[in-house]
Amino acid sequence: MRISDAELSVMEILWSEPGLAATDVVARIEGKDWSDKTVKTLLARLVEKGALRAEAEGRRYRYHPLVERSEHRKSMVGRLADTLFGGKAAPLVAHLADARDLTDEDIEELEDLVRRLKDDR
Amino acid sequence: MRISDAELSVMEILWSEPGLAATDVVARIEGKDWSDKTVKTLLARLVEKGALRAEAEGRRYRYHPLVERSEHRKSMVGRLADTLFGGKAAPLVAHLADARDLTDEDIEELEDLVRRLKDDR
DNA sequence: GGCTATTGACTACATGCGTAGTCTATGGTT
DNA sequence: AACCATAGACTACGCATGTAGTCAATAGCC
Repeated sequence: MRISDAELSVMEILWSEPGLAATDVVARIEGKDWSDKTVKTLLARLVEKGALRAEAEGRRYRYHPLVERSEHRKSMVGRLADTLFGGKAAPLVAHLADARDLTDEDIEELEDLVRRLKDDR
Repeated sequence: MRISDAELSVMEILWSEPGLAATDVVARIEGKDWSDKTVKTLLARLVEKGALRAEAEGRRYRYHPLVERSEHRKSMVGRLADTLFGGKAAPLVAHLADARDLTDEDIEELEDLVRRLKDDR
């Protein structure tokens, strides 16, 4: 299952506020100049794909994510690692460092993370 | 400019051996059960997109990458960081750790990398 | 009770992508 | 010289995606 870029904007909204109706989702879209029809189409497609569940309430639906944000992120990152870096983590991170200048804070977080990874074994 | 999954397979071959002709690229494709036509189409599209340069040689072409592998990787990683993690590195890496069980070696490389990032400032 | 606004259902349509087929010219072989 | 294999050019076609329009039912207001 595959969530497209446009669909992702919708998912993000529902991940942070599950159970919204279509109109509410439309109202919360930012940055995109989308017609409500567009958002409805995206919702419909996401339901079709099994990424959302549409809970009927009167003459409308409330939408709930069926895939977790974290799962989705994980699978995206994993896919990228596989297609571009033969599944190896370090080169990916190296390119990341190159792509987005890391702040001191980022680096500290990375340090912590690596420490935890080590301890965790 | 956007390199698709199928196109990437072709790019990888030309990144490792720039200057190949179509037939050679076809010969080097692994894992995909593609007709030579398919590969030719991909080559043509990549030239159109400006990802490859086609150098005429007699009645055929030799293909050379115009985008660097490293640049491409960087932009892909950057895009992922942006779309999924608000540009933040650490959560991306955390999900990576979760998605692909890191080997001891991976973790060591990460350690080195972080050390270098720190020193580098 | 009738009209209107709203909701979902269905349809649309261009572009990109994965995958390939046909057509044409031409270089090499006999 | 005739022929065949091959290279590239152009065409095809179904599915996903981004983006939206039309239609029909219905809930609520006057």
